[in-house]
Amino acid sequence: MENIYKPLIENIKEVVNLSDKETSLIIDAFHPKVLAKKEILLFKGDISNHMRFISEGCLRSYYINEEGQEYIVQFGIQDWWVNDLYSYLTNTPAQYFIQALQPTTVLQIYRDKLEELFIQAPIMERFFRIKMQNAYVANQDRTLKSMSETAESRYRNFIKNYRAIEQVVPQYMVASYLGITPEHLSTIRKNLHK
Amino acid sequence: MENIYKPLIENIKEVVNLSDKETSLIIDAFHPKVLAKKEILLFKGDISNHMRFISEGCLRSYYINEEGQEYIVQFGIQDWWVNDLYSYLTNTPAQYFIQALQPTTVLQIYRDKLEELFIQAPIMERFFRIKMQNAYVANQDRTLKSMSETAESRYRNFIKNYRAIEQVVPQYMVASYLGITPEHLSTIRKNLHK
DNA sequence: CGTCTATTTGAATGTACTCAAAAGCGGTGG
DNA sequence: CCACCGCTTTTGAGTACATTCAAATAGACG
Repeated sequence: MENIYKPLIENIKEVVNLSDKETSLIIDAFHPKVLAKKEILLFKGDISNHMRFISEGCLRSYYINEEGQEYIVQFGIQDWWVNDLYSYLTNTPAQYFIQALQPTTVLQIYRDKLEELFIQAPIMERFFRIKMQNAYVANQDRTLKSMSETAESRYRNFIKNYRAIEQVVPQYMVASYLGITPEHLSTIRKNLHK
Repeated sequence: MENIYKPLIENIKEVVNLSDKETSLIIDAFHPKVLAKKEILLFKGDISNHMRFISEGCLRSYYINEEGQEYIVQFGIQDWWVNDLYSYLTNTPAQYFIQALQPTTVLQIYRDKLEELFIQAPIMERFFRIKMQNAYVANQDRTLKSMSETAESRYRNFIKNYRAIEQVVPQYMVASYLGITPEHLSTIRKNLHK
């Protein structure tokens, strides 16, 4: 197995069992794409035609509203799946950008190829269902907390749960992810240090 | 087909094709449960052992934090799937309550039975994957908007998208769903009427 | 070293909250 | 049929949390 596929296969095997046959089908179906820092993987308006797994590096997906303000939807580091799912699933123009924050390698599978894979290796249908469920739960939790907790509390949770991310992304992006201004995050940090 | 199953079968057929065989397998697997107004379907701390489809009526799922404050996670009316997914998926105690806001009929399938159904009718695996994906996207959108939009804008969207719900649930619950106080929602409404 | 970008600081403002009280509304019993 | 009770919604005053804007400081990188 090529080394670059190791995180992907391990990520899938955490959820479902894979035969050697299925493993090699998967490896054949996913293709690597290397991104430079700041390179944009998906533009708003393009149709997202791939499911994407981060083999190495760091990405963000973000949204720009009518007034030009950026909102970070999701960060992703090694072992995360990142996509504009709505675009992927409905074949419509993406709402979000996806950009590399570090030199990054993703493994991508084209939509039609994935549908094929679901037939050849039906266990993958199960894998993606479970992944979706977990993502959904995590996101619901985020919604709840974004409404019920103060910014300080959300920041505390962020550094507790995503230390690896906090260490590689600039602070103003963390602020954007938390839904607050960089200035406010700065004062929160000042208060925490006391 | 018993009439009560009609919304369920139609809901599934919107997403995947069903043979007569599969249809009858589904009907055999789901069981109705009738709830009185205010009756609680799932208690925090219990394990959610069923997937649930609302055949008729209205439910809410809500969360109570350490300080005793209630936060509404989701409303559901006819044709909606409602659950504490984390509990269901991981066999752990529920974080949320689920309660009937109206006399309600749900169709439930027990976890083991659903796993069986996935084997007998694999198309259902696909159905739930797609449902999860859509739910995920809707929820991500909600997170984004709860952070990027003012309460007034969120309320406007709520009445635009969920008029049917707004008309049957008390206003203070809408406030809870939007993450604001009932008093604040009241003043927002006053301003809108001008 | 200089330039560009990110972070911090502070003042003024705005959005939403808390608390308290009044008004509205629906159902029930006399 | 009306009066009362309990619950929901409205109103208002004072407060807290977070934002905007402006400017100063700190860091990264060529």
